Amino acid sequence: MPELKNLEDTKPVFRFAPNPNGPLSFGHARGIVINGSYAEEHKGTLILRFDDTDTTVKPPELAAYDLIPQEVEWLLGRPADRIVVASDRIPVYYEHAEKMLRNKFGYVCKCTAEAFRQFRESKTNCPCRDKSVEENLSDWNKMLDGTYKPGDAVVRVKTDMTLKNPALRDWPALRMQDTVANPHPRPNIRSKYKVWPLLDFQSAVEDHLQGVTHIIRGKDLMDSTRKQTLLYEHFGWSYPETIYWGRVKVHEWGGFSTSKMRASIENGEYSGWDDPRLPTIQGLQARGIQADALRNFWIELAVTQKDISVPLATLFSHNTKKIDDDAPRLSFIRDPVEVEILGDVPSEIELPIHPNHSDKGTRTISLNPPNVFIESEDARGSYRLKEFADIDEDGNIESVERSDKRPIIHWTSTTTSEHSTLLIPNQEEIEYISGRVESNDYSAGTIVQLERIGYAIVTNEGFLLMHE
RNA sequence: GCUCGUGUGGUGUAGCCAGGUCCAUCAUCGCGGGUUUUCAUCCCGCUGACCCGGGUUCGAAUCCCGGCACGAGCACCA
Repeated sequence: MPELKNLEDTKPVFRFAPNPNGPLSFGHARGIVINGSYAEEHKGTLILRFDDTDTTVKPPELAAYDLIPQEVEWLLGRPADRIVVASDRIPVYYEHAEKMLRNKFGYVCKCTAEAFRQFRESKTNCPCRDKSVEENLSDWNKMLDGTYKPGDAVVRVKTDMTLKNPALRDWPALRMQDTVANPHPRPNIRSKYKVWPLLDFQSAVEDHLQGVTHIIRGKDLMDSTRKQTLLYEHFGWSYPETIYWGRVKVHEWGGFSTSKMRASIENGEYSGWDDPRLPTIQGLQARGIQADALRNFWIELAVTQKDISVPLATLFSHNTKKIDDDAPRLSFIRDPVEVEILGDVPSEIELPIHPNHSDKGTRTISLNPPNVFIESEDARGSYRLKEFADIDEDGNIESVERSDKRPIIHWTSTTTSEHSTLLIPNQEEIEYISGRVESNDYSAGTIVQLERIGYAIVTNEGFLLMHE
């Protein structure tokens, strides 16, 4: 990761600030990993902050308040150092809004959104801009007590209507929301407040109050930095060091959004947030992706402002490195064909659990009766049953030692195997392949390698193929 | 449209701020080979890139100008 600037005097403070409107996704992991790794590297602090100030467009979800900290802990291997919830801090934001009005760098604007858009485009001051402090405070109170309704009035930060960048012109800081129709999900908040800060204001004030020193976030928030810097100037604060990353697309996933996923889950396309096909933290967990691997993946992509598109193979490659040494080998026979082995067949045979780690012990396959299953694809000509014997097309043992270059295939015996199902999470649908798996007592969640197929995770239904 | 940002091999990434040591780093993918009784792991090797055009300079991936391409913001969302 790139070196940070402005690290001189104090321990740095970072923050990861999602909207708790659903479980975390793959993309959120970047914010957690990068901010968390920097915090760890510099013995700094990581704040997890819930920016839950919108009850209408992207309403928060109660369950996420408990789930997200767990997901952060899973990913980092340690919890966030501090959790801040914006909806607990509304009075603090009000204080700052009032200070803004009193010090004349903010005003209550009663123009409609459309009317203000005209002013913004024409670089014209809105008539509300020149109101007295008294008038602004009076209007502010009418916002607070509900005399005004959502849409009637907002608090704006006075910047300059002639600024080159239209996004920065007298930007809105607080607005009203109908929290009776759309109550906040947290039981102690519900309909308590009518006036709510917008992200740029809430985040800016909170960053200052929490002593955040470094903000690392998406470059879509570049204009936010500029807006917030203008606010900091008004307050006489200095803005944190800011670093941006560009947009990341995973080729196989394309564009998933929390709202899109929610809709797809609700209409039954996916089983839930933990569906292994979904790019959620839970989906990745279900798919056997290790926290370490995900961390390494994001650190390797680093923090650049380029918009990139990466293949899943990159993530899988990191994952393979993490799991291979621990993954017991197992035989899974797709579309099994039974073959009776003729000749001098031992009653049982021992196979290593892991070819590179003999200390992991052996597995025993019974060959009494001497019948085995092989994949129908492999059932042509002669072959070698791995770790056992060379067999001719009729099932006769030709040699116990490897005698030629015939293909080596995996197999299992009829006795030491049972029916099982292999689930393959393709993009569109989950493919179910039934077959015979070598008998084992691995519990759900264990990651194994199905020889010649790939890495899979044991589930209650059978095996879920992770990747090759 | 206006504003901001980014352009290094198939995909990511280092180098760019402080020009030469860069016939450009590392990883991944692909291909080939070795180890291995898995098409896994591990090891070795190969192919492959500085968006384009000017300029400054003895010298530019690095600095300047102009194009082009891509992305984001211009929400009473986060």
